[in-house]
Amino acid sequence: MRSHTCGELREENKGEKVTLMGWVGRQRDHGGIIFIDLRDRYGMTQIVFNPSADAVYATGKSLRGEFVVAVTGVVEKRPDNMVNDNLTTGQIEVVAETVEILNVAKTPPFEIDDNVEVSEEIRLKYRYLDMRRSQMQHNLIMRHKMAQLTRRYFDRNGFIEIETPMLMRSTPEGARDYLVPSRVHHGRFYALPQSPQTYKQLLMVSGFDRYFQIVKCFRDEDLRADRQPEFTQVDVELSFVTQEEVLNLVEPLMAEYMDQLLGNNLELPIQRMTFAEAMEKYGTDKPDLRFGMQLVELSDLVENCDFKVFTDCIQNKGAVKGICFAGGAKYSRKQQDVLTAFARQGGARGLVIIKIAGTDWQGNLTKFFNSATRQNIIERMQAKDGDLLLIVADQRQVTNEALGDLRLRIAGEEGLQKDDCYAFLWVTDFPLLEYDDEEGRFVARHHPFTSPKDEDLQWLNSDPGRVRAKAYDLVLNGTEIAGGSIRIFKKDMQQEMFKLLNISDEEANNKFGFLMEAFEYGAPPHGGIAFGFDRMAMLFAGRKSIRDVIAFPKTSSAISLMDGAPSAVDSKQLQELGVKLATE
RNA sequence: GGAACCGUGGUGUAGUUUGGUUAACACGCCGGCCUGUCAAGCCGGAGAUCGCGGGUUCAAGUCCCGUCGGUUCCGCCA
Repeated sequence: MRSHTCGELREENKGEKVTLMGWVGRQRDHGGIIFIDLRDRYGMTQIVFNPSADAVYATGKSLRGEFVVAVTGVVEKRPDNMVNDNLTTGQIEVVAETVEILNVAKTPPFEIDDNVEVSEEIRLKYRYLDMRRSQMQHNLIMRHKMAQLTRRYFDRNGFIEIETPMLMRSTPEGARDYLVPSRVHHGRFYALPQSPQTYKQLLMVSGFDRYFQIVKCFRDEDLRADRQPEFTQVDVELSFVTQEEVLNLVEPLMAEYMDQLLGNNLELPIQRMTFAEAMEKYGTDKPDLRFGMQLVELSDLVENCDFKVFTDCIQNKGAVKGICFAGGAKYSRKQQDVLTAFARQGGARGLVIIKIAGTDWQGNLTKFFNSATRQNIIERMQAKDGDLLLIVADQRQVTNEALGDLRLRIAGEEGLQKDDCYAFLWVTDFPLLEYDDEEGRFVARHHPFTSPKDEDLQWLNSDPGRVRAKAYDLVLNGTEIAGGSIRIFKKDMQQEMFKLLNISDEEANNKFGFLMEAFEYGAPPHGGIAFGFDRMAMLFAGRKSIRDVIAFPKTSSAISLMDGAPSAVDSKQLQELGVKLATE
């Protein structure tokens, strides 16, 4: 049908007779000569209609935005001063000889143009039009390249891609499951996978010692800018590996993404940090390393000062720490109050703000600290004239998290998080368990199949909260983009873990019996990792929401504005499934 | 489950603080003029019961209550 796409003609094609097909973009009608931009996903080509060509000129004049047309004509080099350098085809234009209108189009609800702002609500309702815009085309093409690169990478490294079921058993731990009622077995339900975790472990038992899959996962939890109820993971599992080997497998893949998608060089190895260090220095388990402003320990320096808030805190085994906000003295009293309110909102009892003027502190807090203490603090925090010291005194975890949040907030306000900067980081040695106040028991921080660190096994029963896991996260610019662990592969250890999690033998057997039984038939040691594919695509495309890299995303209330999912269903359908709606 | 911000022609916004005559601007759309534009230019026109429901008032886009929808955040997300 077409001889070329709208993005491929160049000066060398001069004189060729071509047929292009695409959508009518902007039209520039000069009364005599008419130009139209013919668009497809490859680019844009200018079509020229000359008044001397009667028949085709009339058709050209009748064209409207988003009509689908086939244009046949001759490629001509544009006059020298008419070349458009913003267009890859800007050297040439096609002089129309015949035009066929393949389909007419209503005036679209918004212009198909990256420069026109459209609310996300309208974009999602007319997603098929939104995706005609070059920004979305670029995002989805990049996502495609990522997927292909990923497949090639794992294939080259001996991995087998194996599909696992979408209809599986509901599991007790973790996120809320999406449930699918069984028609054949009334009262029973499948769950959509939160991840193929158990399947990939079983594949290891089967001997597929290097497995990967680009796979949809489902979690029925509330949404965020970087969270959709259905999302894509690159799921990876290996047998006979150490944590070190998993990390080393992932790093060159990240370097390839950076190189092939962005043309950036990623220096390997990727920096590493333990969970404990991340919390102490950045107040979060996913530090954004695009900027500094580390948390600084001050407890030892203020132990004997006259400021009761600090000394009381230390006596209660809390921590006094601070961050240095370079140039922060420019903040008004009002802005400072907002920071204080923000810290309180994050759970801190308060926020101490000290202005540095010249080489000393300024303000009425100065009197509680002798000169030596003030200088020691300035020195340790590397504070300069015009800086602001933000100090929190509270329980250590509260102090860390409050300062970590403040650090991010200030970075946001000051524009320290550059979009074109890519700071990767491994965070390792996560706690195995976390105490859940609501449930009154320990829960797995990663998942219940994560192996404890060998040297911490001694505390498994006496001090479970102290046990670290063979678990690791990959962080990019403050966003977790991958997480994994070395797994438990022995039945008795897995049983012990369930016991720690307060899952009864009966429940464990009922829900995970198949896995534990499999472990009895020669399960190899194994471990793996899973990548948040949408999040990576979002970061590489420089977008703020994963909706921009998903073709048909849901809104923040988990609705599809285009097709109206979820919807009510016929009572006949419910009847077949043996499902009755509860009524209030 | 909670909080904040937002909802005004097809699109994006102004107007809401302080209620008052015909709801303004840009883009788009339609028509006219125009033979080298490329976000073409110039002239003209159509197009909005201000998300929905209720209330206060002589009078509501504007104030109050409720509701629906969008976005962001907290909780949640092994």
